[in-house]
Amino acid sequence: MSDSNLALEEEECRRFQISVELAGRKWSAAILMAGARGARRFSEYRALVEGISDRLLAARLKELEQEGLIERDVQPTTPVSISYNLTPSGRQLISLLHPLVTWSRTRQSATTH
Amino acid sequence: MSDSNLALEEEECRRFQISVELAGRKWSAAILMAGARGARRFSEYRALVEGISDRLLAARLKELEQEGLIERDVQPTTPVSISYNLTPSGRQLISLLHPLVTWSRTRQSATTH
DNA sequence: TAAGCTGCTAACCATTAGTTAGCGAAACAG
DNA sequence: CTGTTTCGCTAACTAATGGTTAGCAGCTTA
Repeated sequence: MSDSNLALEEEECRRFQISVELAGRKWSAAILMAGARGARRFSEYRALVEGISDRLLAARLKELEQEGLIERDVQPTTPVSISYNLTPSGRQLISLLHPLVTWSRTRQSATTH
Repeated sequence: MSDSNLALEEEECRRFQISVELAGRKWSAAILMAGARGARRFSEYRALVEGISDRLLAARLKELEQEGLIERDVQPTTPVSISYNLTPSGRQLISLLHPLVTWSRTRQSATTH
């Protein structure tokens, strides 16, 4: 088995798989991008992530919060306003995924649909 | 809206989202990793990607082939042997995702489950 | 008064994932 | 010659996830 620079051990493969599948769950990447683009409030995310429904947005925000990629702050104003912010870990994740932007551009010309 | 270095335009956001969700589909990353680790035959992938079923492996290989990340070669031996190889594009994708290995390590200490 | 925004949740159907079984043809073991 | 195994799949079915629509309480705005 060759390709030594791309090969990982079992344990690392598992963690790698888990991470990619976390980021790649439907809407997750788009939500994190929205956070990076400045979204804070629920409705700002809904506006930036086009096509997502309230239900899925609420579900993903909760999930990303549990994973420590987003944090939920409740401001005790009247009425309360809730803001969702990227954590350093979440911010780092999208910056690591950023190279895929270029990759996706090169791919368009190569694909047949 | 700040975070200029992480922000993208609409169009690029869409492509970014599509790419991450492609790579992040269940088993996709693990299959590409298996290819990078040297798997060629169907059964080699099945052995390296632990937990996957025949059905899903067949489905993902077909899908990744359509996306131009893997190519399927039929050797006219008796019986025919089929080999699945990463394309340059597929190889580039996993190498771009590689930084997530380190990221996933730092995350373990920060998460609460 | 009516209408709308905010951040959700409930109820429901559609799509995707996961499990188990089996298939034809060839190789291999007895 | 007769099992049994391997290879690369597919069919049939259940479980999990995703998507759609509606609505809610508490406020603001017209």
